[in-house]
Amino acid sequence: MSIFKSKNTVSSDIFGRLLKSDALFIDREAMRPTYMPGALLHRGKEINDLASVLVVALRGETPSNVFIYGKTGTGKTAVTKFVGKELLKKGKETDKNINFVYINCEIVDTQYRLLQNITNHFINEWSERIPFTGWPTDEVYAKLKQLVDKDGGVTVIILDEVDKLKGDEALYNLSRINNYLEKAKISMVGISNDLKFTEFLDPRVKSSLGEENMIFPPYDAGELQDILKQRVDIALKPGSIDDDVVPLCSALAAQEHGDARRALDLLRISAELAERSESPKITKRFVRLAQNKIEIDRIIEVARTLPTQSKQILLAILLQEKHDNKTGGTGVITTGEAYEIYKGLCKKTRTDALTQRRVADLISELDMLGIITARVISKGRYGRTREIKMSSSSNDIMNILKEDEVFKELTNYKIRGQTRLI
DNA sequence: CTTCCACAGGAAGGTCTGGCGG
DNA sequence: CCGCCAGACCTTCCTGTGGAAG
Repeated sequence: MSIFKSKNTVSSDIFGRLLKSDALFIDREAMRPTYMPGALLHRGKEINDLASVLVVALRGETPSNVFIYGKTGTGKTAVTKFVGKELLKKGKETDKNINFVYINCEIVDTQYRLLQNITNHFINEWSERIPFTGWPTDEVYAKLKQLVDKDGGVTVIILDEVDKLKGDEALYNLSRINNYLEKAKISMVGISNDLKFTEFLDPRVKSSLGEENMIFPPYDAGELQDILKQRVDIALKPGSIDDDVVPLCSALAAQEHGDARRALDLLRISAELAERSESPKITKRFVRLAQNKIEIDRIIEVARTLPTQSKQILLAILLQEKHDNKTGGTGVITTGEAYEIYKGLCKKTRTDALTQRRVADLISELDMLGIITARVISKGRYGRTREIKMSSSSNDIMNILKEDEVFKELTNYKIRGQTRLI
């Protein structure tokens, strides 16, 4: 008790103050990507197409299997979940036995776990559920058949991110399950953002999964605007956003690939940044900041997961930049220079140095990831090389690199005779 | 104009890991 | 369990090249 009693009451009502600053939001959840709005805008055709395939379920027949393809943020998951919800609702109204199973194959990625998940959908008693491991796969399969048939209804299984599923055995078995069922019917909806995915499938699975194919086109800037406006009305208090913010977010996301998730992220982070700086309004300035923040977060994440050798090369480039900042240098470095510094680092950390050829390839990789910019230039008589510089946020990346075990004992390093502290 | 630097970047082959069918 | 093969990761060796210097 006593430890919570502070001697000098520094600040009495910190949360009160922070709460009061919540002047922008009404319903924060509406800006999250998982939020399901009441109406899905600009996907009327897609909803209709999918519904017209699945509608036969309401007549007790087996719907065709569907394969849905579309880039990220084109509403694939939202549309399928929405149609599924409506299907269940109609099923209840008309007293038809319909099951709707949604599975994300990125999380449930093996045949066993897939079967386990689907089967458990038909088991209400917790104690009777299929365990995570232990049963032979075909026993789970048999149990599924038995339960589904007992249930006797039409089951629609959604396999989101179906390309993440390891092996196509699971798909093959599932696609054949109808042959072994007495009364019940099963159909599948596969969702993927990888169009090439089906090329690698067993042709039998391919033809059965792709009885119907649907392609979700990206949203254009205007459509994204409508989607954002819809969320803004729910999420934000009136007058807390400038008129040009939504068009800007939409335009930026449309430039990418018409990714609605991206547009929403941009808007949400803009709002959060505005809130944090206690601004009464979300303005274009915050969108720019949000865009920057998203990019930096991405780069930091990439840097963190880089292989050690790439980190070491990155560190070499960073050290040169830091050195240049002190001495007023250009901050750019050639492949050869970077390689020399890198070799020195390798000696210090007692790791084997790669060849320059390999390092050059890794540098192009870092360039493609957007961590550095490297362009080929010719210095005439003095050769042809790549000019490398950090693209941004060197300090953040430096901090990430410091976390790595390999650099722990590396506290200083000499660059051209000068000791550089890391 | 030619020369020539300091690499770029292609080709081919080696090594190692991990999955897969028998 | 073993052999096989694909693919990631590297090395070695190589030819090609933009443009300042001569």
